[in-house]
Amino acid sequence: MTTSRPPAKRTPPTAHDEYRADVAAYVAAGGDELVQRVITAVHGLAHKLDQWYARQLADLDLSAGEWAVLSRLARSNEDDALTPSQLAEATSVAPSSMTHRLDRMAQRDLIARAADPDNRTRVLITLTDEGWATFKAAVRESDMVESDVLGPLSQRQRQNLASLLEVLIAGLDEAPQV
Amino acid sequence: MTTSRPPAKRTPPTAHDEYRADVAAYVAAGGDELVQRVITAVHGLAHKLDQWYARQLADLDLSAGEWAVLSRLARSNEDDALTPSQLAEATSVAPSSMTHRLDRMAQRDLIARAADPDNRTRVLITLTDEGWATFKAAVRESDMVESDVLGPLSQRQRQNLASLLEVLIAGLDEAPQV
DNA sequence: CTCGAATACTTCGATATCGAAATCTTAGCA
DNA sequence: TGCTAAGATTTCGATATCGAAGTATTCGAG
Repeated sequence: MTTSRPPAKRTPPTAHDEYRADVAAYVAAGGDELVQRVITAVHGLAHKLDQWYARQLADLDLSAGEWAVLSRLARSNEDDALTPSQLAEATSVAPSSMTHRLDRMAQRDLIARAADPDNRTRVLITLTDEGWATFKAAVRESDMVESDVLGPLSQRQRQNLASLLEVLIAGLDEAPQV
Repeated sequence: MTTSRPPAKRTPPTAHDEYRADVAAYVAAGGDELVQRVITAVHGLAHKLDQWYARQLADLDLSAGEWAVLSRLARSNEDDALTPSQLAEATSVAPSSMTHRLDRMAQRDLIARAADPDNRTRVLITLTDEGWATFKAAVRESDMVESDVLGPLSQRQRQNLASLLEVLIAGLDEAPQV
């Protein structure tokens, strides 16, 4: 009964409906159809996944930004630590925001600050044991959701999809954009 | 060479490097490799596109959130208008945030508020001519970036990619998640 | 060795977002 | 009709983020 009369309330539009409507609007506004189908689908998937992550991460009392920090640290903690600036750059946030985010994470003992012995203007951030455990827990939970999303595709199709996407990822480097 | 010393500064890691490092970390933490390749690539692409959009939209003095409102309105303005709540839901933001966002957009004459004649608790939001023009300008600019990103793929590959992604989008509706 | 520019992080003031409470309107039931 | 519950928007207080300015350290030229 929101706007039109008959059974308006009874069909909360599906993700697929939304997707097609978006594509139609972009094409009507002058976008290339095939391009818009691919791009809109990528965004739609990413957005839906982000919503699910947010819910999963809430169980661990993590925001998306905190998860990004954990994730970035987890993949380079082996030998060299990262600085707040590098983390800010990697997670697309202002350096000043990273200061506060790290404050909170340090308080919860997820990460540790340490002075760089070679350069005292730098601060090195490392994952604590607690941070590592939290990272792994989050990956395990997320992998379940992600596997569900890919459920409709066969192994062969997944392989095919991964290959196509990887071509695009590689292409991002070629064109340093504008 | 990502971590060793000699020419460390001279190789700002490429998007592809980052992608592979991320996948490796997730797999090491227990994720399925093929799943992580697809999901990480989707996120990487979406994130990179978002960065470019942000820059393009800045030319039009639009934030990502404002663009989302414009975009959502543009694809349903034909017959029925939307309420602030619906826009909040559609753009993943709290209703109270939408109030302020609409305030700003109305002040810039991008959208207009109107009382719903049928139900005075509701407010209907419509796109002004200015709002429409801004929407179309943004689509035109974005389409250029997006076409560049898809540049490395043939028409046939794009078709293939779109089909695979659409299977996943359709699948989102089947599993109403958790 | 000393000075000035560059680098890295933090502090500060302003703005955007959130969740909860407040206000107003509509819908259902006696 | 009158009353209560539900719905929609806005207001309010708290928190997160941003850009700019501030502080401390390092590097390089003279």
